[in-house]
Amino acid sequence: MFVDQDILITWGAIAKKYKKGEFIFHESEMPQYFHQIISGRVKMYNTNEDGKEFTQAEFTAGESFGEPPLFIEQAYPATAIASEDTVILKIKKMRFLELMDEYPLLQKKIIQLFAKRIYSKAITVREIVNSSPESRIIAFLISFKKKNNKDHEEIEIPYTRQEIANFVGLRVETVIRTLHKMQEKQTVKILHRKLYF
Amino acid sequence: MFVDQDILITWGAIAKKYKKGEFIFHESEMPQYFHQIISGRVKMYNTNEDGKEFTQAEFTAGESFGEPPLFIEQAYPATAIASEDTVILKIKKMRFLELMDEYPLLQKKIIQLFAKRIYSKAITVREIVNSSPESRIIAFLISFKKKNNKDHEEIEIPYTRQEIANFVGLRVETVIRTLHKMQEKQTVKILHRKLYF
DNA sequence: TTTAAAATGTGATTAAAATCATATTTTAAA
DNA sequence: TTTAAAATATGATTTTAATCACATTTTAAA
Repeated sequence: MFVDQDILITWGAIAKKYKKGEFIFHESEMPQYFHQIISGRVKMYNTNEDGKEFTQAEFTAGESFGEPPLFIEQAYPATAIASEDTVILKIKKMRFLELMDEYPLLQKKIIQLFAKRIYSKAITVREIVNSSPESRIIAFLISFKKKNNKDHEEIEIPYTRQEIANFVGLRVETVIRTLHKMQEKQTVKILHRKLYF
Repeated sequence: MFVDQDILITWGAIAKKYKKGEFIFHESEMPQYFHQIISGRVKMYNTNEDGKEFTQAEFTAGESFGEPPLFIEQAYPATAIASEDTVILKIKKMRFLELMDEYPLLQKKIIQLFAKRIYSKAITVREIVNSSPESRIIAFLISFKKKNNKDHEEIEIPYTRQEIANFVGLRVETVIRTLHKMQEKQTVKILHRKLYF
């Protein structure tokens, strides 16, 4: 968890429910709030002219999202949507910035949070620009396991082929075909269409 | 400038000269120092198996680089090289972290710095994943002008076709051909092979 | 100043992923 | 429980940037 929920509430945050599929904010919009997830799941993504989607990141309970534009007077570079029914603590931008000023520990925390984000984005671009579909998928699977502290065990990947495609910037068909090849090479397991890695 | 040079020196930083083409650090290496450029230019990049290069970012006088891994005990995700003769102030990681603790204003500054980085990386991935060569090149040119506060005037772009290709993840030939098309459409100007936008 | 290396340019060919079309299976909603 | 929508699957075709090969021009180094 980034900010303690009680502190957020004391400072004026309110919880808001979002139904699955509801938007939290849109690309190009100026940020008004700091958001932290109580429960559920949020996806930040972009869509291009042809409707192709790219998933920038996904956030779950305890995580905050969409903070960078709060600090630099910028519009959101992507849209946030509830991937499932989600409850979010929201606090006004100014109140949040005041809160940050009050708690030096929070500043340290957000520096680390941002450092991780920059790091992971750097890895993502590197893989997308320089690698084959297979490497891109593997890099995604590895980072997903790492994020969930399941580094060293085989887990079921809770994403559809389409979702994976959106994360790595490929088309569904390409992901399906690549996963089949990877299964043959034993890089991944597929049982009853479910993916294990 | 990120950190005042006198402060850095007071805290034990030393200036080091790098010849053009000299490495400052390598991908996968654990960070030992905080780096800030006094003069010159530094490129951070990745190379894939086939030798194709991707430029993650470029930094000039007054800018620091390679800071995120200092905060998260991670190896560098890319290699840093001097693009020209460069002088860099270096200070030991621990001393830098102590310095950060001492100056709350520095913490605020690095939060903003990181916020900008995240923002710009998000834009970069979005463009690379979702756009045509032309859009990728335009996005790069726009962000270059913005970084140099030349938003609203036409400037000479100080990069070779190859360098642009490395920034946007395309091949030189593709960049050359795309720039020609863009010239016909008057999106860019090319005079004596120099590019204006 | 010469000369080698780097950068630009261009045509031809190839490769790889996107696209299109359509079938089947699974999942979730009415 | 039925039914519609979403997800998976697969073959055929197309598109587009990469690759290859090589010529010319510019730049920088000896």
